[in-house]
Amino acid sequence: MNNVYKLHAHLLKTGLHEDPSSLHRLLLSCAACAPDSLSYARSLFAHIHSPDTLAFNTIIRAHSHSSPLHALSFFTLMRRRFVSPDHYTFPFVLKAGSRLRVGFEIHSLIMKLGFHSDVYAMNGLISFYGGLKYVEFARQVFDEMTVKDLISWSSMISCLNNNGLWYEALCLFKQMQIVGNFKADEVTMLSVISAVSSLGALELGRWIDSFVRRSDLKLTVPLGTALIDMYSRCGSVDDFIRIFDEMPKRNVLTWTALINGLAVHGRGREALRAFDEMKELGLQPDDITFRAVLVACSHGGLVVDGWRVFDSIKNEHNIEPMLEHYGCMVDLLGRAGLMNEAFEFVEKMPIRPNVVIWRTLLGACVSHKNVDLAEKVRERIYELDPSHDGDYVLLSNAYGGIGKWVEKAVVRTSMREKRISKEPGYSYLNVDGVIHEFVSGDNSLPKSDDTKDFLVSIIRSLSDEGYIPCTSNVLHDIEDEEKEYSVSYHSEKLAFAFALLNYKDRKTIRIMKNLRICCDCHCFMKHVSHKFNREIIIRDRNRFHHFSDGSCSCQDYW
DNA sequence: GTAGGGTTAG
Repeated sequence: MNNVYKLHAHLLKTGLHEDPSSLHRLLLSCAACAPDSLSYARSLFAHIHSPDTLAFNTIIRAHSHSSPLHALSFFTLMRRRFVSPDHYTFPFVLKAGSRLRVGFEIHSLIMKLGFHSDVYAMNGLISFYGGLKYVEFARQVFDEMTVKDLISWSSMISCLNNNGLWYEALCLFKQMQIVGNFKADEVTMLSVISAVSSLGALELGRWIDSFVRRSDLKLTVPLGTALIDMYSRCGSVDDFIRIFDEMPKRNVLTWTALINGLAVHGRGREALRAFDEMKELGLQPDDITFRAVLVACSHGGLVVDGWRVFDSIKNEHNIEPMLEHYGCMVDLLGRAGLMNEAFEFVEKMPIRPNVVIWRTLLGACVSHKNVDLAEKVRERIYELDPSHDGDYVLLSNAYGGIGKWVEKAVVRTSMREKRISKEPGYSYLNVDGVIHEFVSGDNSLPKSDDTKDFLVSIIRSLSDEGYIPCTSNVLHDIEDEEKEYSVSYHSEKLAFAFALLNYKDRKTIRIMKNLRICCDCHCFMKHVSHKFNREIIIRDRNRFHHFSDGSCSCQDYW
């Protein structure tokens, strides 16, 4: 900013202070500086006698990000002064617009002024609609464009990806290469990689990885970091470590992706080592790094290390711990069975605990069968969010865990009365590029009877080897035999049976599921991994479980 | 002589 002031003073001295191009350059420098330099930019702009399109574009662009209302009023001024917008103007204005109505106005203006076949203006519309989650409108603009460039495709792919339409984003990416014959660049790939990460589809991930390798793209810091995260979410530890090693340059985000990956795969010690190594290199951890390290501690049961890291956030790094960090600590203490310590921690927190914190504690109460505390915690949750399905399920599991079937039934009934339904559990399995979906007790699948029969025979054969179905998580108060029946068909078990029937010689079975794996399925997977000599990798809502030879990477601590 | 559209990775 100092240079801007100096230059301005110089211009005033030399009489060039009304020269449009000098002023314009000053404006540009202002825009590149911190947002608080914007008022200076506005006063500079006021010096320009008759600002042209370029000057308006620059001042609008400067404001579009951090001061959108100013940007829009400059656009209004531009129209009032009959300065004609060019194709750069629209994307800037659209970036500032955050309401659909504004977008519509600009959309019709673009049409009226004859910019309907201008890629710049139309691409701006795609990202505008995409940003407001109006995917249909974005798609319509995209489809109606007669000429598209790489940025049109890229904007549309990112729009689909950002709105949860991951599969559609990947389809469009494929289409881009066939129809459009465009070469994806780094920005495009970041969206594509993000879509694969969300889908957790390893085979697709490997294909994208080799695609990046085959193209002329360099393994830049953002690209490599995105790939690390992708492999970690797709369940391949070896692959994300490989990418990390291959990267010529790394930053805090890269290290955080690595630490987080190790954490969710149950490699807490390695995550801590990576954290130390990162600090030795002089990189400053930030809030997200700390969250990853704390997750590593809580999944690994590293209570002492967790406390040390938590205290260091403030003491060593001068960062005020955030709600999320407190949440990690509650999880850490709760999982470790230090229930009273966890409860005290929540009560003494300097930030008001939210429902997520209490819910974490409730989860710990259930795993440690502490029903008294669970009821107390449930009260707190009830005040904040009375209609969350998961809380009812947790509490009912808490009762089930200690055989209080009457209380369990009461919870179940109140759930029914309030018309709260439990989110159904489902699992995904990829067989030869086709993604199969399984729902608990599912009948819809082709050959589903075969799968079920096979599953029943597996369960029978396991019971000879000491596997006892654990039914405390069954929601209904039903007879024992029925209970067993109900957990028998949990979606991940169906997926496993289906995989055994349909995978020829594959040793590794990868399953994704939406909820947390239950006790019984966890126990089941340990047994079958040994019996059938398979590696089973399950991604649940929170983390990964790698089952092999009768044990799990989480060491039954999850 | 020159600015300027997508997305910002964990």
